[in-house]
Amino acid sequence: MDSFFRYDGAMAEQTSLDRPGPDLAPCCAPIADGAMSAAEAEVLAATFATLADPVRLRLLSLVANAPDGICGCDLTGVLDRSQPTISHHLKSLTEAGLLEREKRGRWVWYSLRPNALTDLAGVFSSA
Amino acid sequence: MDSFFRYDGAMAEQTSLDRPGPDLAPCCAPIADGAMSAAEAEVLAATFATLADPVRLRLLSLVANAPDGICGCDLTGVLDRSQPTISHHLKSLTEAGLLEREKRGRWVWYSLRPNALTDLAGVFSSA
DNA sequence: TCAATGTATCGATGACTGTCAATGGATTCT
DNA sequence: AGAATCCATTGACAGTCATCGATACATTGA
Repeated sequence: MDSFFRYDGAMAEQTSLDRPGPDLAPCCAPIADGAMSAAEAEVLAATFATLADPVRLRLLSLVANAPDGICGCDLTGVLDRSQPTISHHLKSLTEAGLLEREKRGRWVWYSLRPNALTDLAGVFSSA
Repeated sequence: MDSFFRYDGAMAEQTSLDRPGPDLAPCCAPIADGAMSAAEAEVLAATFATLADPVRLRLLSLVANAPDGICGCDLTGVLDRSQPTISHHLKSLTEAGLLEREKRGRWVWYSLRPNALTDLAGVFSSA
């Protein structure tokens, strides 16, 4: 799962040999670069829904500011939310392709997915 | 309503003579540019919540691709939603500072707020 | 083996929101 | 004035989601 955020026409043509999942659907031409299709809008909206929560945004920010990643144990307890809630949000961020997850013994290490932020920035900059 | 995306401390001090709404609060340093405060996260999350709907995204896209703005009457009927629903979404986009609204006789003209997209892009690009 | 610790899942609940039909207000044209 | 058109508001409803306590799973260390 590496190519989060790539446009492939109208969900079309070239078979997805390089695209592991079905979740990497038509996405994401710049907003100001032609009218958006319904399918494109669905995918983008789902991504923004992930960002539309203050706790998730702060978690993303905390991970993004930890160059070598950060232990999940350092993320529970700092945002005034229960451990299940933090775990739930980290799962959302990971499934949205924003974070990467690595299990290390008893701990889980989170890091920013390499192109996550720049891909998102591209949605707002005209081609 | 011009200063969408401006940081004003902790939502504070200066009374809102120039700010019709409470929605233009502390915002928006790049995500990867230091840990995000709770107040900042609230504002950013509200903005992303506005973007987290497929119909609103397509409306935004339609307006963004109309350099001279577009009549509201040209936005109802193209997205398979009722007129009240479209009106409701356009209000959300406007109150979020993404669109500008101008009444022209019987019609309402919508246009992209000048720096809306670039301001959003800035959230994802490191300083 | 047993205790301790980090993490995930489950079930429930309160709050929010996208949607529509119905209606009302405002403007233009005849 | 009256009809027609564009737009906003209201009220209601169904679906979604953030949250928590309780609990289960996995790993490490004694």
